[in-house]
Amino acid sequence: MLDEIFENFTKNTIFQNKRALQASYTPETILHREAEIKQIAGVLAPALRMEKPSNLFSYGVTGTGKTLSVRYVISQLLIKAKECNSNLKTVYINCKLKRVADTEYRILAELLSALGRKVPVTGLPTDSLYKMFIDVINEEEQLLIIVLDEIDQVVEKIGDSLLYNLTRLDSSLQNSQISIVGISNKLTFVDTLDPRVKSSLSEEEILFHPYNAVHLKDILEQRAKEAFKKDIVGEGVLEKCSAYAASEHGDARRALDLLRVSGEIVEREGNKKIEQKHVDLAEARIEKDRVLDIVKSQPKQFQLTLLSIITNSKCYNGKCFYTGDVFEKYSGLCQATKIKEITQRRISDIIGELDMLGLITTKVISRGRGGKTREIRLAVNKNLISRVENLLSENLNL
DNA sequence: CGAGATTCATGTGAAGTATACCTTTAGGCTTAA
DNA sequence: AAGCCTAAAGGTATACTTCACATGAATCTCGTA
Repeated sequence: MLDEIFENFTKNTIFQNKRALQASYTPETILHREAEIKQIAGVLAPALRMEKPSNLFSYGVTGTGKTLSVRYVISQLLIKAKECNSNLKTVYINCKLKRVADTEYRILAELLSALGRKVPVTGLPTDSLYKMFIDVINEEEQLLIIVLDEIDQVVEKIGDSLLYNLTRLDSSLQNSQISIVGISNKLTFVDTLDPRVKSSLSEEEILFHPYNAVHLKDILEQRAKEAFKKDIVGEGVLEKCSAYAASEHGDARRALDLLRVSGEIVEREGNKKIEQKHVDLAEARIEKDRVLDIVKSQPKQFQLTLLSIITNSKCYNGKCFYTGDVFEKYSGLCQATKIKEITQRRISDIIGELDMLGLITTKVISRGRGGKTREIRLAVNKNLISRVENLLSENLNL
Protein backbone atom coordinates (compact mmCIF):
# COMPACT_ATOMS: atom_id res chain seq x y z
CA MET A 1 0.00 0.00 0.00
CA LEU A 2 2.73 2.42 0.92
CA ASP A 3 4.72 1.36 -2.08
CA GLU A 4 2.23 3.04 -4.27
CA ILE A 5 2.58 6.32 -2.47
CA PHE A 6 6.34 6.24 -2.43
CA GLU A 7 6.37 5.21 -6.02
CA ASN A 8 4.55 8.36 -6.94
CA PHE A 9 7.20 10.40 -5.29
CA THR A 10 10.21 8.69 -6.71
CA LYS A 11 9.17 7.92 -10.24
CA ASN A 12 6.35 10.13 -11.17
CA THR A 13 7.68 13.38 -9.93
CA ILE A 14 6.74 16.30 -12.08
CA PHE A 15 9.20 18.64 -10.49
CA GLN A 16 12.63 19.22 -11.81
CA ASN A 17 13.74 21.80 -9.31
CA LYS A 18 11.00 22.63 -6.90
CA ARG A 19 13.06 25.21 -5.08
CA ALA A 20 12.61 27.54 -8.01
CA LEU A 21 9.06 28.12 -6.87
CA GLN A 22 9.93 29.06 -3.35
CA ALA A 23 9.92 32.66 -2.32
CA SER A 24 13.49 32.48 -1.07
CA TYR A 25 14.84 31.32 -4.41
CA THR A 26 16.89 33.82 -6.34
CA PRO A 27 16.72 33.27 -10.09
CA GLU A 28 19.65 34.20 -12.26
CA THR A 29 17.89 37.08 -13.84
CA ILE A 30 15.23 39.07 -12.11
CA LEU A 31 12.49 40.23 -14.38
CA HIS A 32 10.86 43.65 -14.34
CA ARG A 33 12.93 45.02 -11.53
CA GLU A 34 15.89 46.30 -13.45
CA ALA A 35 15.37 49.90 -12.48
CA GLU A 36 15.03 49.18 -8.79
CA ILE A 37 18.00 46.85 -8.76
CA LYS A 38 20.16 49.43 -10.46
CA GLN A 39 19.06 52.00 -7.96
CA ILE A 40 19.85 49.76 -5.01
CA ALA A 41 23.20 48.87 -6.49
CA GLY A 42 23.92 52.53 -6.98
CA VAL A 43 23.28 53.27 -3.36
CA LEU A 44 25.25 50.35 -2.00
CA ALA A 45 28.15 50.47 -4.41
CA PRO A 46 30.37 52.77 -2.30
CA ALA A 47 30.77 49.79 -0.01
CA LEU A 48 33.24 48.39 -2.50
CA ARG A 49 35.58 51.24 -1.76
CA MET A 50 34.93 50.84 1.93
CA GLU A 51 32.94 54.00 2.01
CA LYS A 52 29.75 53.98 3.97
CA PRO A 53 26.73 53.64 1.70
CA SER A 54 23.71 55.76 2.54
CA ASN A 55 21.07 54.10 4.60
CA LEU A 56 18.44 52.76 2.29
CA PHE A 57 14.78 52.31 2.75
CA SER A 58 12.67 50.32 0.36
CA TYR A 59 8.98 49.86 0.55
CA GLY A 60 6.09 48.41 -1.38
CA VAL A 61 3.32 45.92 -0.74
CA THR A 62 4.06 42.23 -0.23
CA GLY A 63 5.39 40.22 -3.10
CA THR A 64 6.74 43.08 -5.16
CA GLY A 65 10.28 41.80 -5.14
CA LYS A 66 11.73 44.02 -2.44
CA THR A 67 13.44 41.28 -0.51
CA LEU A 68 14.48 39.49 -3.66
CA SER A 69 16.05 42.57 -5.23
CA VAL A 70 17.89 43.58 -2.10
CA ARG A 71 19.22 40.09 -1.53
CA TYR A 72 20.27 39.82 -5.13
CA VAL A 73 22.19 43.07 -5.09
CA ILE A 74 23.84 42.14 -1.85
CA SER A 75 24.93 38.74 -3.06
CA GLN A 76 26.48 40.33 -6.13
CA LEU A 77 28.04 42.97 -3.99
CA LEU A 78 29.64 40.34 -1.79
CA ILE A 79 31.15 38.61 -4.81
CA LYS A 80 32.62 41.87 -6.05
CA ALA A 81 33.83 42.76 -2.60
CA LYS A 82 35.78 39.55 -2.45
CA GLU A 83 37.47 40.41 -5.72
CA CYS A 84 38.45 43.82 -4.45
CA ASN A 85 39.45 42.44 -1.08
CA SER A 86 37.28 44.84 0.79
CA ASN A 87 36.05 43.64 4.10
CA LEU A 88 32.34 43.77 3.62
CA LYS A 89 29.86 41.90 5.72
CA THR A 90 26.13 41.71 5.45
CA VAL A 91 23.44 40.50 7.77
CA TYR A 92 19.89 39.76 6.80
CA ILE A 93 17.21 39.64 9.44
CA ASN A 94 13.53 39.08 9.03
CA CYS A 95 12.01 40.94 11.91
CA LYS A 96 8.58 39.46 11.59
CA LEU A 97 9.40 35.99 12.84
CA LYS A 98 7.52 35.67 16.03
CA ARG A 99 9.56 34.65 19.04
CA VAL A 100 12.76 34.93 17.03
CA ALA A 101 13.19 38.55 16.12
CA ASP A 102 10.30 40.57 17.36
CA THR A 103 11.80 42.57 20.21
CA GLU A 104 14.81 44.85 20.49
CA TYR A 105 16.69 42.26 22.47
CA ARG A 106 15.88 39.41 20.11
CA ILE A 107 16.83 41.34 17.01
CA LEU A 108 20.15 42.26 18.55
CA ALA A 109 20.64 38.64 19.52
CA GLU A 110 19.96 37.63 15.94
CA LEU A 111 22.41 40.21 14.68
CA LEU A 112 25.08 38.94 17.02
CA SER A 113 24.57 35.32 16.19
CA ALA A 114 24.76 36.18 12.52
CA LEU A 115 28.15 37.67 13.30
CA GLY A 116 29.18 34.50 15.05
CA ARG A 117 28.50 35.38 18.65
CA LYS A 118 26.28 33.18 20.69
CA VAL A 119 23.84 35.05 22.86
CA PRO A 120 21.53 33.65 25.51
CA VAL A 121 17.81 33.99 24.88
CA THR A 122 17.35 35.96 28.06
CA GLY A 123 19.25 37.15 31.08
CA LEU A 124 21.53 39.77 29.64
CA PRO A 125 20.83 43.48 29.76
CA THR A 126 20.04 44.93 26.37
CA ASP A 127 22.83 47.47 26.84
CA SER A 128 25.41 44.77 27.08
CA LEU A 129 24.21 43.37 23.78
CA TYR A 130 24.88 46.74 22.22
CA LYS A 131 28.33 46.69 23.77
CA MET A 132 29.01 43.22 22.46
CA PHE A 133 27.77 44.31 19.09
CA ILE A 134 30.09 47.27 19.02
CA ASP A 135 32.98 45.11 20.17
CA VAL A 136 32.42 42.52 17.48
CA ILE A 137 32.30 45.13 14.78
CA ASN A 138 35.29 46.99 16.10
CA GLU A 139 37.40 43.86 16.17
CA GLU A 140 38.48 44.50 12.64
CA GLU A 141 38.08 47.19 10.10
CA GLN A 142 35.00 46.42 8.15
CA LEU A 143 31.80 47.62 6.65
CA LEU A 144 28.58 46.08 7.74
CA ILE A 145 25.31 46.23 5.90
CA ILE A 146 22.31 45.28 7.96
CA VAL A 147 19.13 44.35 6.16
CA LEU A 148 16.04 44.56 8.30
CA ASP A 149 13.14 42.96 6.52
CA GLU A 150 9.61 43.85 7.52
CA ILE A 151 10.67 46.37 10.12
CA ASP A 152 7.25 47.95 10.11
CA GLN A 153 6.03 44.96 12.08
CA VAL A 154 8.52 45.43 14.87
CA VAL A 155 8.33 49.15 15.12
CA GLU A 156 4.60 48.88 15.48
CA LYS A 157 5.19 46.62 18.41
CA ILE A 158 8.23 47.96 20.21
CA GLY A 159 8.68 51.50 18.96
CA ASP A 160 11.59 52.95 17.05
CA SER A 161 14.22 53.03 19.77
CA LEU A 162 16.06 50.15 18.13
CA LEU A 163 16.32 51.98 14.84
CA TYR A 164 17.33 55.14 16.62
CA ASN A 165 20.11 53.34 18.44
CA LEU A 166 21.30 51.55 15.35
CA THR A 167 21.48 54.68 13.28
CA ARG A 168 23.43 56.40 16.01
CA LEU A 169 25.76 53.52 16.60
CA ASP A 170 28.13 54.85 13.98
CA SER A 171 29.57 57.39 16.34
CA SER A 172 30.89 54.77 18.73
CA LEU A 173 32.62 52.84 16.00
CA GLN A 174 36.22 53.64 15.25
CA ASN A 175 37.29 51.14 12.65
CA SER A 176 34.06 50.25 11.07
CA GLN A 177 30.88 51.54 9.65
CA ILE A 178 27.40 50.22 9.34
CA SER A 179 24.60 50.97 6.95
CA ILE A 180 21.05 49.91 7.33
CA VAL A 181 18.74 48.71 4.64
CA GLY A 182 15.15 48.73 5.79
CA ILE A 183 12.37 46.92 4.03
CA SER A 184 8.75 47.59 4.76
CA ASN A 185 5.42 46.44 3.42
CA LYS A 186 3.62 49.46 4.66
CA LEU A 187 3.83 52.46 2.41
CA THR A 188 3.15 54.94 5.16
CA PHE A 189 5.64 53.41 7.54
CA VAL A 190 8.33 56.11 7.41
CA ASP A 191 5.88 58.78 8.40
CA THR A 192 5.20 57.10 11.72
CA LEU A 193 8.86 57.25 12.69
CA ASP A 194 10.56 59.74 14.92
CA PRO A 195 11.78 62.52 12.62
CA ARG A 196 15.39 61.95 13.67
CA VAL A 197 15.18 58.28 12.80
CA LYS A 198 13.31 59.05 9.66
CA SER A 199 15.90 61.41 8.30
CA SER A 200 18.84 59.14 8.94
CA LEU A 201 17.19 55.87 7.98
CA SER A 202 15.72 56.97 4.71
CA GLU A 203 18.59 58.87 3.21
CA GLU A 204 17.63 57.00 0.09
CA GLU A 205 14.22 55.62 -0.68
CA ILE A 206 13.02 53.16 -3.24
CA LEU A 207 9.41 52.45 -3.97
CA PHE A 208 8.46 49.09 -5.42
CA HIS A 209 5.34 49.14 -7.53
CA PRO A 210 3.16 46.03 -7.74
CA TYR A 211 3.58 43.75 -10.72
CA ASN A 212 0.79 43.70 -13.23
CA ALA A 213 -0.62 40.48 -14.66
CA VAL A 214 1.73 40.52 -17.62
CA HIS A 215 4.80 40.90 -15.44
CA LEU A 216 3.56 38.14 -13.19
CA LYS A 217 3.11 35.81 -16.10
CA ASP A 218 6.65 36.47 -17.30
CA ILE A 219 7.95 35.67 -13.88
CA LEU A 220 5.92 32.51 -13.60
CA GLU A 221 7.06 31.36 -17.01
CA GLN A 222 10.66 31.81 -16.05
CA ARG A 223 10.27 29.94 -12.80
CA ALA A 224 8.05 27.22 -14.22
CA LYS A 225 10.61 26.42 -16.87
CA GLU A 226 13.14 25.86 -14.14
CA ALA A 227 10.87 24.09 -11.71
CA PHE A 228 8.85 21.63 -13.76
CA LYS A 229 9.73 18.96 -16.23
CA LYS A 230 8.56 19.43 -19.79
CA ASP A 231 4.90 19.64 -20.71
CA ILE A 232 3.60 19.57 -17.20
CA VAL A 233 1.93 22.93 -17.04
CA GLY A 234 -1.37 22.89 -18.84
CA GLU A 235 -3.08 25.52 -20.89
CA GLY A 236 -3.99 28.72 -19.11
CA VAL A 237 -2.56 27.66 -15.77
CA LEU A 238 0.06 30.36 -15.58
CA GLU A 239 -2.46 32.93 -16.74
CA LYS A 240 -4.81 31.89 -14.01
CA CYS A 241 -2.16 32.04 -11.32
CA SER A 242 -1.09 35.50 -12.37
CA ALA A 243 -4.65 36.69 -12.65
CA TYR A 244 -5.38 35.54 -9.12
CA ALA A 245 -2.28 37.21 -7.80
CA ALA A 246 -2.75 40.37 -9.81
CA SER A 247 -6.16 40.83 -8.32
CA GLU A 248 -4.50 40.72 -4.95
CA HIS A 249 -2.31 43.76 -5.44
CA GLY A 250 0.17 41.99 -7.70
CA ASP A 251 1.72 39.72 -5.15
CA ALA A 252 4.30 37.58 -6.92
CA ARG A 253 4.85 35.39 -3.91
CA ARG A 254 1.22 34.45 -4.04
CA ALA A 255 1.43 33.58 -7.70
CA LEU A 256 4.40 31.33 -7.08
CA ASP A 257 2.71 29.69 -4.14
CA LEU A 258 -0.33 28.98 -6.24
CA LEU A 259 1.76 27.36 -8.91
CA ARG A 260 3.79 25.34 -6.45
CA VAL A 261 0.82 24.07 -4.51
CA SER A 262 -1.00 23.25 -7.73
CA GLY A 263 2.00 21.17 -8.65
CA GLU A 264 1.99 19.43 -5.30
CA ILE A 265 -1.67 18.59 -5.62
CA VAL A 266 -1.14 17.11 -9.04
CA GLU A 267 1.84 15.18 -7.82
CA ARG A 268 -0.14 13.67 -5.00
CA GLU A 269 -2.93 12.73 -7.36
CA GLY A 270 -0.36 10.90 -9.41
CA ASN A 271 -1.19 12.86 -12.53
CA LYS A 272 1.23 14.53 -14.86
CA LYS A 273 -0.52 17.63 -15.96
CA ILE A 274 -1.43 20.75 -14.07
CA GLU A 275 -4.79 22.08 -15.11
CA GLN A 276 -6.77 25.15 -14.23
CA LYS A 277 -8.94 23.38 -11.71
CA HIS A 278 -5.87 22.60 -9.68
CA VAL A 279 -5.18 26.28 -9.28
CA ASP A 280 -8.56 26.71 -7.65
CA LEU A 281 -7.81 23.86 -5.29
CA ALA A 282 -4.46 25.40 -4.52
CA GLU A 283 -6.05 28.73 -3.76
CA ALA A 284 -8.21 27.20 -1.06
CA ARG A 285 -5.38 25.08 0.25
CA ILE A 286 -2.96 27.97 0.69
CA GLU A 287 -5.43 30.01 2.64
CA LYS A 288 -6.14 27.02 4.84
CA ASP A 289 -2.48 26.31 5.51
CA ARG A 290 -1.71 29.92 6.21
CA VAL A 291 -4.43 30.32 8.77
CA LEU A 292 -3.88 26.96 10.43
CA ASP A 293 -0.15 27.59 10.66
CA ILE A 294 -0.64 30.91 12.35
CA VAL A 295 -3.19 29.49 14.74
CA LYS A 296 -1.05 26.51 15.59
CA SER A 297 1.97 28.60 16.46
CA GLN A 298 0.14 30.82 18.93
CA PRO A 299 0.66 30.51 22.68
CA LYS A 300 -2.11 28.93 24.75
CA GLN A 301 -3.73 32.13 25.93
CA PHE A 302 -3.90 33.42 22.36
CA GLN A 303 -5.56 30.23 21.23
CA LEU A 304 -8.04 30.39 24.04
CA THR A 305 -8.88 33.97 23.19
CA LEU A 306 -9.32 33.07 19.56
CA LEU A 307 -11.59 30.19 20.45
CA SER A 308 -13.68 32.53 22.51
CA ILE A 309 -13.88 34.90 19.57
CA ILE A 310 -14.99 32.11 17.27
CA THR A 311 -17.68 31.05 19.70
CA ASN A 312 -18.88 34.61 19.94
CA SER A 313 -18.81 35.01 16.21
CA LYS A 314 -21.15 32.04 15.94
CA CYS A 315 -23.51 33.44 18.54
CA TYR A 316 -23.71 36.80 16.88
CA ASN A 317 -23.95 35.20 13.47
CA GLY A 318 -21.33 37.26 11.71
CA LYS A 319 -22.28 40.48 13.43
CA CYS A 320 -19.58 42.18 15.41
CA PHE A 321 -19.20 41.91 19.18
CA TYR A 322 -17.11 43.52 21.89
CA THR A 323 -14.18 42.97 24.19
CA GLY A 324 -16.43 42.31 27.15
CA ASP A 325 -18.21 39.46 25.32
CA VAL A 326 -14.92 37.89 24.41
CA PHE A 327 -13.62 38.07 27.93
CA GLU A 328 -16.78 36.55 29.34
CA LYS A 329 -16.61 33.53 27.03
CA TYR A 330 -12.91 33.28 27.59
CA SER A 331 -13.48 33.20 31.29
CA GLY A 332 -15.89 30.31 30.92
CA LEU A 333 -13.45 28.45 28.70
CA CYS A 334 -10.74 28.82 31.31
CA GLN A 335 -12.87 27.12 33.88
CA ALA A 336 -13.74 24.35 31.46
CA THR A 337 -10.11 23.74 30.54
CA LYS A 338 -8.61 24.44 33.95
CA ILE A 339 -6.22 26.87 32.31
CA LYS A 340 -5.16 29.78 34.43
CA GLU A 341 -7.28 32.81 33.75
CA ILE A 342 -5.70 36.03 32.61
CA THR A 343 -6.94 39.56 33.26
CA GLN A 344 -9.08 41.49 30.85
CA ARG A 345 -6.29 44.02 30.47
CA ARG A 346 -4.09 41.40 28.93
CA ILE A 347 -6.90 39.94 26.82
CA SER A 348 -7.35 43.39 25.40
CA ASP A 349 -3.72 43.38 24.31
CA ILE A 350 -4.02 39.88 22.92
CA ILE A 351 -7.03 40.93 20.86
CA GLY A 352 -4.87 43.69 19.47
CA GLU A 353 -2.16 41.22 18.51
CA LEU A 354 -4.63 38.84 16.90
CA ASP A 355 -5.73 41.78 14.84
CA MET A 356 -2.17 42.38 13.70
CA LEU A 357 -1.96 38.74 12.66
CA GLY A 358 -4.95 39.28 10.45
CA LEU A 359 -7.10 36.63 12.08
CA ILE A 360 -9.62 39.18 13.22
CA THR A 361 -10.42 42.78 12.43
CA THR A 362 -11.06 45.24 15.19
CA LYS A 363 -11.98 48.85 15.44
CA VAL A 364 -12.04 51.01 18.53
CA ILE A 365 -15.40 52.71 18.76
CA SER A 366 -17.35 54.65 21.27
CA ARG A 367 -20.88 53.47 21.89
CA GLY A 368 -21.75 56.71 23.55
CA ARG A 369 -23.09 56.00 26.93
CA GLY A 370 -22.49 52.32 26.20
CA GLY A 371 -18.82 53.05 26.73
CA LYS A 372 -15.76 52.80 24.56
CA THR A 373 -14.71 49.39 23.30
CA ARG A 374 -13.45 47.38 20.38
CA GLU A 375 -15.71 46.17 17.64
CA ILE A 376 -14.46 42.69 16.81
CA ARG A 377 -15.08 40.58 13.75
CA LEU A 378 -13.58 37.29 12.69
CA ALA A 379 -11.54 37.62 9.51
CA VAL A 380 -11.23 33.93 8.75
CA ASN A 381 -12.87 32.47 5.69
CA LYS A 382 -16.23 30.93 6.58
CA ASN A 383 -15.52 27.38 5.46
CA LEU A 384 -12.32 27.46 7.48
CA ILE A 385 -13.81 28.45 10.78
CA SER A 386 -14.80 24.98 11.85
CA ARG A 387 -11.36 23.64 10.93
CA VAL A 388 -9.76 26.27 13.09
CA GLU A 389 -12.19 25.56 15.86
CA ASN A 390 -11.43 21.86 15.78
CA LEU A 391 -7.74 22.51 15.81
CA LEU A 392 -8.09 24.76 18.80
CA SER A 393 -10.32 22.39 20.75
CA GLU A 394 -7.88 19.60 20.10
CA ASN A 395 -4.89 21.68 21.14
CA LEU A 396 -6.56 22.77 24.31
CA ASN A 397 -7.85 19.33 25.24
CA LEU A 398 -11.46 20.36 25.17
C1' DC B 1 -34.59 73.20 23.05
C1' DG B 2 -29.77 73.20 23.42
C1' DA B 3 -25.32 73.57 25.86
C1' DG B 4 -22.73 71.50 29.09
C1' DA B 5 -22.22 67.74 32.56
C1' DT B 6 -22.44 62.89 33.23
C1' DT B 7 -21.83 58.17 32.27
C1' DC B 8 -20.53 53.82 30.67
C1' DA B 9 -17.22 50.02 29.22
C1' DT B 10 -13.09 49.67 28.12
C1' DG B 11 -8.80 51.67 25.87
C1' DT B 12 -4.17 52.73 27.34
C1' DG B 13 -0.04 53.83 30.00
C1' DA B 14 3.06 53.04 33.87
C1' DA B 15 4.77 50.50 37.39
C1' DG B 16 5.04 46.24 39.78
C1' DT B 17 5.39 40.87 40.08
C1' DA B 18 6.50 36.05 38.85
C1' DT B 19 9.15 33.14 36.17
C1' DA B 20 12.79 31.43 33.57
C1' DC B 21 17.18 32.03 32.49
C1' DC B 22 22.00 34.17 32.45
C1' DT B 23 26.76 35.38 34.55
C1' DT B 24 29.70 35.81 38.34
C1' DT B 25 31.57 34.40 42.56
C1' DA B 26 32.90 31.73 46.29
C1' DG B 27 33.37 27.52 48.41
C1' DG B 28 34.40 22.72 48.28
C1' DC B 29 36.25 18.79 46.31
C1' DT B 30 39.66 16.39 43.38
C1' DT B 31 43.98 15.97 41.26
C1' DA B 32 48.76 16.17 40.41
C1' DA B 33 53.12 17.86 41.54
C1' DA C 1 48.53 24.96 44.32
C1' DA C 2 45.76 24.37 40.36
C1' DG C 3 41.68 22.81 38.23
C1' DC C 4 37.01 21.70 38.11
C1' DC C 5 32.24 21.54 39.70
C1' DT C 6 28.25 23.30 42.21
C1' DA C 7 25.25 26.32 44.47
C1' DA C 8 24.15 30.83 45.77
C1' DA C 9 23.81 35.63 44.61
C1' DG C 10 22.68 39.15 41.72
C1' DG C 11 20.86 40.55 37.45
C1' DT C 12 17.64 40.63 33.03
C1' DA C 13 13.68 39.91 29.52
C1' DT C 14 9.17 38.56 29.08
C1' DA C 15 4.41 37.72 30.07
C1' DC C 16 1.27 39.06 32.96
C1' DT C 17 -1.07 41.92 36.87
C1' DT C 18 -2.46 46.09 39.29
C1' DC C 19 -3.57 50.68 39.49
C1' DA C 20 -5.04 54.79 37.55
C1' DC C 21 -6.30 57.76 34.24
C1' DA C 22 -8.11 58.80 29.36
C1' DT C 23 -11.87 58.51 25.88
C1' DG C 24 -15.80 60.08 23.34
C1' DA C 25 -20.45 59.99 21.96
C1' DA C 26 -25.23 58.84 23.83
C1' DT C 27 -27.86 60.43 27.49
C1' DC C 28 -29.13 63.37 31.22
C1' DT C 29 -29.74 67.95 33.49
C1' DC C 30 -31.06 72.27 33.83
C1' DG C 31 -31.35 77.01 32.45
C1' DT C 32 -33.57 79.55 28.99
C1' DA C 33 -36.76 80.88 25.24
